[in-house]
Amino acid sequence: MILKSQVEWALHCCAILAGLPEGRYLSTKALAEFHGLPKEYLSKALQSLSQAGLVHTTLGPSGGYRLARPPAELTFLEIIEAVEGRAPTFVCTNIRANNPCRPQGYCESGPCAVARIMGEADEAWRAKLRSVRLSDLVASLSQEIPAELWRSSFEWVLDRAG
Amino acid sequence: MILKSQVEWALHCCAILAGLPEGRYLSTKALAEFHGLPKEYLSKALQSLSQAGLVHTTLGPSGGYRLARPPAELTFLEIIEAVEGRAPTFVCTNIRANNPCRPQGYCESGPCAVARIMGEADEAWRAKLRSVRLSDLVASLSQEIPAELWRSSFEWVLDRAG
DNA sequence: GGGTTGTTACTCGGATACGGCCTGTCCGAGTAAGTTTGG
DNA sequence: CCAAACTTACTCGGACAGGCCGTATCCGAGTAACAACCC
Repeated sequence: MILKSQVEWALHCCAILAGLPEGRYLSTKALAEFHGLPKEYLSKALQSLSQAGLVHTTLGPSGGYRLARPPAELTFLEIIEAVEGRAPTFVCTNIRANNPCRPQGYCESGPCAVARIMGEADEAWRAKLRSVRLSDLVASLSQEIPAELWRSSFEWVLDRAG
Repeated sequence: MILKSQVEWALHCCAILAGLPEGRYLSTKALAEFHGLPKEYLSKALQSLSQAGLVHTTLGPSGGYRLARPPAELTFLEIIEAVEGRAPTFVCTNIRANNPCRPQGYCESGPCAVARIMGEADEAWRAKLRSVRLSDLVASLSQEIPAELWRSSFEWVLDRAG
């Protein structure tokens, strides 16, 4: 059980987009080159974000992406679920129904104990991700990255925006 | 990101094994037929449990599996990790290293903020699973399953043990 | 009758096959900004 | 000088290929309990 690499890409791209000046857009090409990623494939991840309504997009030159909401109103979970999907990590195939001793027509209601516990663990994971906002990530990043590198990186990427 | 079906199978099988009388073993065949699962493939899940040291096995007739420890000393996490592997759900490919503005030879130490947050979420999931013991599952199951079905199921499966 | 041999039933591990999903690439359609052209 | 047409650069969506992994099956090797056999 492993998250697809697009999740990592989407999170890093959102961190960049969070620092974008109002009204400007960042192209897939700029984001791909900055992170050293295949442009065409990264585009798929950004499309997922767009489809989920987390980013806005504009066509034409100087087009690209920008966040649809301020970073403080975007959670990790939203970004991850946009790319990875909202399916629970554990799917119960209800194998208890195959019990040969089960009385005819007997139908247990609700999820079994196994599914319930796995669901709680899944929810613990999601709750943690829901509690972290994109603005928290930006705050962490700007703490652990030298101010000089932070500034020059933004210049570099803004240079490639229209 | 979805857990393999073997995880569900292993958990249900462990629940059955937890009620096994001392000194007896349960064969793959009995467990497979009881749950309506392909015997050969279920065997792979049980082999994983065996390799992780969670169950003991005996060859020959009346052979099979039994728990290596009492159910109160077996956690959900151990069972799941035995089948699913211990790899973290999020792998950081360290794409920050591709930043074109990164000074030559500059090497950031430790995981980046994204990896750290994802790691914390992963740990929240594991902590929940670590807190649930196999004996807790058995207690839940015996509450939600009619006593009669519980008893007859055990008779059925013990009938198929040597 | 006791020890030896053979049979049976099981686990274990490897080999193999198939399908689906993740990864990655390519290309055409549509759109918006800037440039050129024509009146 | 202004408006229309053209070019450019980007997003979007679909199509497609390759590879890995989960699912599933089959089979041979090894082992332990039991049955049969022989001295």
